[in-house]
Amino acid sequence: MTIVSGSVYERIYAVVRRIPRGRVASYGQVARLAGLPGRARQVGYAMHALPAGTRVPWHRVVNAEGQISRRRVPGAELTQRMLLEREGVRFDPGKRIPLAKFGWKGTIMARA
DNA sequence: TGCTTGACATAAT
DNA sequence: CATTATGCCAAGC
Repeated sequence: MTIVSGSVYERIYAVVRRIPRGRVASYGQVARLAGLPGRARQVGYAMHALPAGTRVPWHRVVNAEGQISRRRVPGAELTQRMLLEREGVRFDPGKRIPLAKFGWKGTIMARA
């Protein structure tokens, strides 16, 4: 039997939900915090599978360079950027986010 | 049932 | 810095 509980995506969503407002996390980091090291692609896939009106702050998830990943739907990147700016996240010239400042310090934490 | 695609990451060249 | 190659795994066809 499987060791995990629930689905893999649920874990990913749980981690994404923990991202504080005004902070961003990379796909790889989310995957790692979700206990799925190296499975960053699944994180992206999970985001894509998110239903409309979800409470998961998917917009706080960016790639390792702090840039918004290219999506299938053009213009959607701007939406994500708008949501982030609305939370106080600033973009550097080149559309990059200084992870040194806005990068979420996601600790795996031994569940306090 | 098996191959292809994909909101990625990291290393090598 | 750009491009290529490889690993990873779920969903779609």
